[in-house]
Amino acid sequence: MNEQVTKQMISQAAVSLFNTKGFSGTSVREISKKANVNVSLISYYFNGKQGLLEHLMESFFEAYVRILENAYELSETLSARKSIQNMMLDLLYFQQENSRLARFVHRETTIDSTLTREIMAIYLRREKFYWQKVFEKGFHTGEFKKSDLDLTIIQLKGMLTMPFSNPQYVEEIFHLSPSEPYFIKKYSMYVIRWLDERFLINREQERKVEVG
Amino acid sequence: MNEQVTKQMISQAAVSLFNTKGFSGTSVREISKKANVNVSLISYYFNGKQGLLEHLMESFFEAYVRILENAYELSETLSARKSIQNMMLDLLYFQQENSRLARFVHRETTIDSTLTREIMAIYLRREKFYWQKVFEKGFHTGEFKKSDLDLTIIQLKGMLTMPFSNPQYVEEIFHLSPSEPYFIKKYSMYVIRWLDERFLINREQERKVEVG
Amino acid sequence: MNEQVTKQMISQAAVSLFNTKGFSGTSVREISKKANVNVSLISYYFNGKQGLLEHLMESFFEAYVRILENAYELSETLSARKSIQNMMLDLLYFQQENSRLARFVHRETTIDSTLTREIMAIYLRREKFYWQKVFEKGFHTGEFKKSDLDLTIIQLKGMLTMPFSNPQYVEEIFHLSPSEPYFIKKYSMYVIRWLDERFLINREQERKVEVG
Amino acid sequence: MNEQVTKQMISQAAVSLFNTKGFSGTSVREISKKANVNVSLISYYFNGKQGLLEHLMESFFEAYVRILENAYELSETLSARKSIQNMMLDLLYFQQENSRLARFVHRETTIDSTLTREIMAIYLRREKFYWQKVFEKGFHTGEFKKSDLDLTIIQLKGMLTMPFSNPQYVEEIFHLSPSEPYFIKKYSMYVIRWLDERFLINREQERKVEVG
DNA sequence: GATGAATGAGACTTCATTCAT
DNA sequence: GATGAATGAAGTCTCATTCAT
Repeated sequence: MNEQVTKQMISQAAVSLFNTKGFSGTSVREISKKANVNVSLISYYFNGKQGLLEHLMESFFEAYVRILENAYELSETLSARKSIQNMMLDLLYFQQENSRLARFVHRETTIDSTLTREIMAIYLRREKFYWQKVFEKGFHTGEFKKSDLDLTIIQLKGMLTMPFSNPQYVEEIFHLSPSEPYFIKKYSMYVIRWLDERFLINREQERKVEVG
Repeated sequence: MNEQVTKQMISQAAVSLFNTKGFSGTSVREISKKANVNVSLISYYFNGKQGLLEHLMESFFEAYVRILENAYELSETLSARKSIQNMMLDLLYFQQENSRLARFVHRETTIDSTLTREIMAIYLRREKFYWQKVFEKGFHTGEFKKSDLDLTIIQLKGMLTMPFSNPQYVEEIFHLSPSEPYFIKKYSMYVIRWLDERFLINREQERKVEVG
Repeated sequence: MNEQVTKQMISQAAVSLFNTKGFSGTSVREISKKANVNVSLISYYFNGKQGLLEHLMESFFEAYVRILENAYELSETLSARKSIQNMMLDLLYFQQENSRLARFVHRETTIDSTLTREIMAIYLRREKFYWQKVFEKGFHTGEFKKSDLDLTIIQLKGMLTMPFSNPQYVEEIFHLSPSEPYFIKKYSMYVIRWLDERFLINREQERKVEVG
Repeated sequence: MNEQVTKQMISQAAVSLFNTKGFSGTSVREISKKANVNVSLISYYFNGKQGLLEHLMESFFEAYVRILENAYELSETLSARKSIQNMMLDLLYFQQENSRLARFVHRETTIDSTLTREIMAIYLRREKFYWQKVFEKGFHTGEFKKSDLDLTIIQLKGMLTMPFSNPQYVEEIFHLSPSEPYFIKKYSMYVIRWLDERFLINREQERKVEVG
């Protein structure tokens, strides 16, 4: 079997099981069984179970931050509002497509381990950087009214995370599963409205522009 | 040693370790060592490690829901806005006082296990019930403008959870640890402002009343 | 609670559980629970679990041998045939009345332990002694024809033991449970017939005597 | 080391220890030590201690019933008497060769567990089937006189089991160990004589035929 | 490159017994 | 006499990893 294919199958099986049973609650044997692959290959390819964990988390955050990066690079010709909407939408779609990985990663980030601290230091700082940049651009151009940015970012981050870390909760209350395509349509509209209420200086005007 | 004291010490040690290393990542031996107690007593008092987990989670949610319940019962003579503020504040303080347990419980709720599903079915439905009641009272009296309630509850829940499930993240961005006393003062003001923007019909008037 | 009553209840519970799950397979906690008695009392009254075992086995064999003894003492005025019948019947009834203890004891005797060897040395030699005595009386008086006595005793012992050590097997084949009253009636007739075929010199004559 | 060899060594050590100390009274550590094998391999190969028990019991009864089966298949050209003798002799030799396993299995069959009930349902019914068939053939051909078959089977079963379940007892009384080669020669002659007394219509005639 | 038997550590739990009350 | 909390040893099993093939 191809090396890349084997690694892929291990990753997929691992994500699925970590999502359901947690990292420590999953054994490499289970993973290898689900991946239809010899147990030893996990040590061989990923340098042990811990290595597999690191690989998965880094993959996730690498892609996560790249999405922000890409959206940010395209933001020069756009309004701050539109940029933020793009970043947010891209992240929602990305997490929906990788929902099991996302759930697992968000849970793991919650643990106070060395790995988590490294992840925080590397990726979450960069995440904050991009959000801050686009918001500040909005402030600078007069598009946004000044406001408490830090707390807003926290709130925004919560909104981007919650549906994927607690899909059961959202489903229970909202009667719509975060993994269904329609979910993001409705959810993102809500988030955008919240952002508009929170930041737009001339809300009426902006709405017209948007509709027009 | 007193039985209650022993159980208390086991619980405390467990919370501390589960918080740091996760449930499966913690061994009963570590717990017993930290609690300065014989290993067997964990099985003896809590019916095994799993029993200890269930005990902790149920304790947390029992108290969590009771707080909502109490605040709700006192809400008859209050405005909807004031009721919501009380519920929110009480929950923030409760979680701050039990921050390690809160973090652990929020993480565990993220796993798709039988226990989690039972918790969701029992406690989170009741939580939603109380939020809904007070918001609906606000709608009914004309205090609040009608709005998408489900998504608001999700957003509110996210705001009440995030600082305690991801304290590192919040600290990194906000430069204020959720466990510090001052945190809740500042954080709750932000949440209240958001709720007011979101729901109050006559914001100016209400502010005056509050100040007066 | 009376001391004798307590010991009785512990013994009964122990017999019941040992019968079902074996000695090593039963914990003192189970016994104490079933006997509705504090765990410590088992150590207190019987000097530990092992002491309880010894007590039960010795009780059984003490009574078992006493039955043979009593029947033997009454045998002076009886024919050898009648004596053997009495001994056999008394043992069958005794084991039926103490069927759970009997089953357990027969199983335990099968293990090659110090206790078992002691039991063998003390009680089973005495058992053999009584059988031998009455059979030899039959030989001596000319009532019985000479035959291979040792193997007969083994066969007889097997017949006296089998229904109580393997009640399920007997029930499966014979469609009559060894614990039902009717069982011994039918079973003893079979054993007597076998013994008569095996030993009686003038079978017809003896039968008449019996009936008359 | 070869897988088959490893399993063999575990089985042998287990049989030896179970025989001496009983199933529950033996720890897997002891087994692994005696087998000179890592403890984990017991779970690895036999799916735990319970699995090892089931494997041993099934192996025994599988072979036990196959012996009856084989002898039964060869019985078409033989007299019923000769067939029964063959079956009996084969079983005696089989148990002598596997005396420790036999003792342990007979003891375990005495416990009222799920496993025992399954064994009874599967194997002991088949055993009875074969005995019944050959006896009924004897009745049908007029070779045997009619008699109470069920109780005879119980008695026969007792005779085939007793020397191996209670070797100490037999040795004590008979002064000949069931494991010595000479034992079966003498014991089987006794059993055959008993069967002949019990069933043969024309004993003298048959004896001549046999000798001739 | 791939296998799977084997390892040894460590997991959780249960056990019989003790001892202060 | 009776209790039950506490103990420490020992039980079985699972784990991630290694290594000879």
